[in-house]
Amino acid sequence: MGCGGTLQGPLTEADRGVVDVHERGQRVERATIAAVAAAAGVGVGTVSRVLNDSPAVSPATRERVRAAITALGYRPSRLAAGLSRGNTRTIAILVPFLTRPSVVARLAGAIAELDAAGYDTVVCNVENASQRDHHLIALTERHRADGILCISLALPRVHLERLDRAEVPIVTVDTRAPRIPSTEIDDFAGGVLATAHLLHLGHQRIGFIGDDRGSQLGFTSTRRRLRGYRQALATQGISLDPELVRLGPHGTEAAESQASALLGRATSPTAIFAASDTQALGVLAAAEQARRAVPEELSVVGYDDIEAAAQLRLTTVRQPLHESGARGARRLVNILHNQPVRPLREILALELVPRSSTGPAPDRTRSVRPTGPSLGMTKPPLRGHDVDLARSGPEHRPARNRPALATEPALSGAGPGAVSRRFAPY
Amino acid sequence: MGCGGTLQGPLTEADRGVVDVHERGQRVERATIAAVAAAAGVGVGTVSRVLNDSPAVSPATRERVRAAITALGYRPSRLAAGLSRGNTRTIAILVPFLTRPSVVARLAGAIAELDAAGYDTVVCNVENASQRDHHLIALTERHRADGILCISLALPRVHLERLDRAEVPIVTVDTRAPRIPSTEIDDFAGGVLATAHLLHLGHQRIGFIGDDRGSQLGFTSTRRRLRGYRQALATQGISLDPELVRLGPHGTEAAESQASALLGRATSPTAIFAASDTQALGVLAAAEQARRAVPEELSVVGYDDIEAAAQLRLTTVRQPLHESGARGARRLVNILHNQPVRPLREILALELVPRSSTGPAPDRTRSVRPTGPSLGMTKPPLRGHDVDLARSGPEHRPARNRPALATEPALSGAGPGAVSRRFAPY
DNA sequence: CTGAAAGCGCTAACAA
DNA sequence: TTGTTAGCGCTTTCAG
Repeated sequence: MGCGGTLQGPLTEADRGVVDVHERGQRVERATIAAVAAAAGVGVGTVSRVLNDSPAVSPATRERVRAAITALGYRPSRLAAGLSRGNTRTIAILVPFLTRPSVVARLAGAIAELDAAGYDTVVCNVENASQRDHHLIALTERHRADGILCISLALPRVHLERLDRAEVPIVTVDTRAPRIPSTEIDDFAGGVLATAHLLHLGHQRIGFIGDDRGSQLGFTSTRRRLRGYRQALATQGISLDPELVRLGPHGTEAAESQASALLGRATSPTAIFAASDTQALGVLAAAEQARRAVPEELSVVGYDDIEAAAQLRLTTVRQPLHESGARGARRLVNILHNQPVRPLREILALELVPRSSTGPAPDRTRSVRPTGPSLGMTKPPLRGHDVDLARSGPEHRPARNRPALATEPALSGAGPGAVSRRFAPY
Repeated sequence: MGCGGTLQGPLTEADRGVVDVHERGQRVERATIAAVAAAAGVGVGTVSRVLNDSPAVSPATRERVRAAITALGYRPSRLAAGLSRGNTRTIAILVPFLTRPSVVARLAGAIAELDAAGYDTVVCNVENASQRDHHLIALTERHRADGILCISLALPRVHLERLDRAEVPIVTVDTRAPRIPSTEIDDFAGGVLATAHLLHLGHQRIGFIGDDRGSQLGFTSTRRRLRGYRQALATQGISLDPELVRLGPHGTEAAESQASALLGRATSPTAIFAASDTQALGVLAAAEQARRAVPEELSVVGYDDIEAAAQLRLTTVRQPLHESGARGARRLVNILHNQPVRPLREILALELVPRSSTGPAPDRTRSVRPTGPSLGMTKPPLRGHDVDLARSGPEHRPARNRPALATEPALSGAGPGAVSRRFAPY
């Protein structure tokens, strides 16, 4: 109002400090910084200073500007500010399989950290290689984000080169690439930790179930955990039986069938180390199906310590999921602030969380299972279920009502997978 | 190179078509559209057309421009384009408790849809009222996103007014607000569905466990499900026993203690309807702890059909989580494209998924539990566990090794909650 | 402490 | 089909 009196030529809308916008079909006008400046009787520079909390504004002026802002319902444009500033204050997070518990946990950690640092977070979900390529290309071909946080996703050389060429700062979490800062988990140590736990309990035949490396997105953590497993066995002078190692697709169901195969062997393992809790759940299901008491007849160790692990009292290797995301995000922010990130690779610690799914190896000299805390047990059996078995003896085990399984009514919407998902707390 | 020959005055960097940027501490120059135009010997308009796939460019020119783009490693600025265009092509998603399985499922659906529509998605996680306010204020005070998708979060009047004033398009999913388009789930019908299922099985005393409405973020779905539960009971002429309804904080553990309280009562329910699968897990845990066989002695119905539900063979009300997010996102996109969104409220259908956690009500005229598919069972008991119990009779149930619970060794990292989380598949 | 003015890099309208 | 030009709304010198 009343501004622009000295301008020549016809007043454009911009001169009036408003801009037309089409939204929801109605024509609305949005105030600009110029309108605020005019309304407050100051220059745009001053308004900008107020907006950015610059101390170099007198309280009186600041107040006047603030009043004008509310009066006009002015909303500064992030885009314009960014363009002027030269950055977006946005970072992109690349996650594989967003819905996996371990992934969301890291994501949540990263978002929290970035939010605190004043960054917007755009989430790119990747479920296959072509989605990965799509996002990586989009992120490098156009300038959308100030940096990228890549979670649990292997970065093929081509993309590394793209990233390099585009000079987009990137940090990885739970995965690594040459010359790229990363926040990692010592999966090798985790593999050792889990396996050593089982060895301590006297297990000699220990199975391993993990992700297939052939998976499109090539997760590498399984490999490292497997290496730790091998190492631990070697330390005890146990030679690795390749038959005991089963790699397949991720997921509870796949792990279940892997485990079933393992348990069906003549010399089946007395313990299984699953490379993730999700897969450990499948192992428990298989044990249930094979009527192996856990931990009396089969010990199970998982990895991650997702919520379900605690609920199912699964012994597992806990990794700091939320924290890993947060740390990775922090490193990226530091890079953007030109602060040093050292060391290049930050390795987070792991912790074994012993719960009730692991116990001493069954005493193979007797055919009767232990009924109490003998054999130096560190964790007595807790289950009513177990008690029943102990009382009634081994001959109790053969499934008397197996036929019921076959005659299970078709469950609406449960599909063919239903029958194989047989473990439950009841 | 070689451009600007007709310009007057000293060449600025902009004239040269490059801009300085400070990244990772090194000084880099980024090509601009002007540089590309010069290199290709065309005008910026043409480059812009190529960038936006305008058909009005001759193949030859297009090729020359493309070549220049790669040669210069040019990356168009999303910010500048957006500023010029007048929109951000970004939408913000507000989610409560990002890590909850039902929430991520919706989020994933929304992100997929938005990605397909060419929108970036910034995720705002909300864990308490002040975070909610923080994000809602930030989203309205500055122009950051073209629209907001609000998932499962109640919008207080103040915020609705802000939103209105700022004229930010918003769509809600799994929650509703006056005059705001929403994609909803018919939770009332879901409540009826679950309860009717139990009534059909002959249950008369049916407990209800759900979120406390007093929760800071005021989720409303529990209330609606509860209303459905009441309605179903009323239809059967069963008067509601308020003692059977327990509302508390969300989460497996809280639900477990609620359920324990229910099961500890003299006249305890024969079935429990939990307002979410997460809470149903707690009910199962409580049943395990109370040594009630599921479903013989206690039937349990959940809600959502998250992955764990299938794994634990939990009977539940399935809602289209992923789809709800996608549909909500689509509606928002339609609004932004000035397409009509009708009806204002879109209601998605539910489906009961019967699994093994529900069965016929125990026959109260006898003290012996059914041992087979009698009483018109639709789902015979499947558990070896159950078989054991059936064979050994009721006197078998008193926990013989309860003391073991008390003497459970302190588990590293398991904390005080460990003892109460006692259900497991083994 | 404040104002003026020069960009930031792109899109779109207009003219050719 | 193509080039030119006028903004988009803000930040940031640089004077004063």
